[in-house]
Amino acid sequence: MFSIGELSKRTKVKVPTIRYYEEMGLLAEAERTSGNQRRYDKEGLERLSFIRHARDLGFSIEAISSLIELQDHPDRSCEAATDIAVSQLADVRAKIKRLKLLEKELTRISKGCDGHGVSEDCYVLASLADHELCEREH
Amino acid sequence: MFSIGELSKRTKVKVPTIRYYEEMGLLAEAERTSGNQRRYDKEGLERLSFIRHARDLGFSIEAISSLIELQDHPDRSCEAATDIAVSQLADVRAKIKRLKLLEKELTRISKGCDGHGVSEDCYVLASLADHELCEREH
DNA sequence: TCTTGAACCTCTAGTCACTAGAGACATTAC
DNA sequence: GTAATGTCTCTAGTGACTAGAGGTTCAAGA
Repeated sequence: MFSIGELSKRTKVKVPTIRYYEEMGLLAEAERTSGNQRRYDKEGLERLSFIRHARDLGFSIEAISSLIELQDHPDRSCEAATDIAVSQLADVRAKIKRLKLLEKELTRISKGCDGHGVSEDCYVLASLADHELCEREH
Repeated sequence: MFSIGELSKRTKVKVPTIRYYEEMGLLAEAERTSGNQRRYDKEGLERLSFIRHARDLGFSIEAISSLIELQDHPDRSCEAATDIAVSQLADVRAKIKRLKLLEKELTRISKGCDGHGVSEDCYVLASLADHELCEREH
């Protein structure tokens, strides 16, 4: 049994974040010492590692909730789990697509001005003021 | 002179968002009718278009504030403007990089399970539980 | 056993860039 | 004149935390 600070060190999840996850129902309410401090065991560690890994991969708290539901019922179909992963993947791909468009536009805009002039003539400012100067939609 | 609703239509920025920008100091306080409703002119329209375009490109409210500062002082050096654009670009590139790593990992994870089994054997859940199963850092 | 200092507790509020809703007032079209 | 639509301010909610206040508990050393 170890404290929340120890759990934090082992998982690299900050202490207030652990408490937050508990409040959100991702972590079961921890056992307490007589002095009301939380104590964790291996199971708590594993569950928090799961949560952290999923968060690192960009899954929302809500999605993780569903995944944990499934984890707790080993007999259920895992269709929902793959659905969640696939939709997260689609999400990531959509974000990449959009960011690539932004990257192109920002590259173009940044190159348009060397920063040595005055703001009246600045291509960066002109580009922002006038969407027509953009080469494509973003 | 036109109303906030009209401005909203022309710029595709929602009415509460316009009010929010005013509160944040991005838009000057609008003139009012005798009945206290906001009225805008061409200048207001142009400034809001600028803001919207910059937001679309992912600039923060704070960054836009600085850009507007510069716009209002045409004689100043535009170095700060290019700095902001370049740093925004770096930000976008960093995000793309990270998302690409996530994409790879999620693709691998998603492919590992067809969704037809039970959750106990699900590779998606196993992958999330054990970072060691990942091929690279993300 | 006592003391000290670090770690822990709960609670509230702040972050960012909005969005939603309530309840009241203004404008516009007919 | 009336009815419908638009606008006003204000408060609270979103997601996923983070920061801080003010108080309590724990573990280690004297």
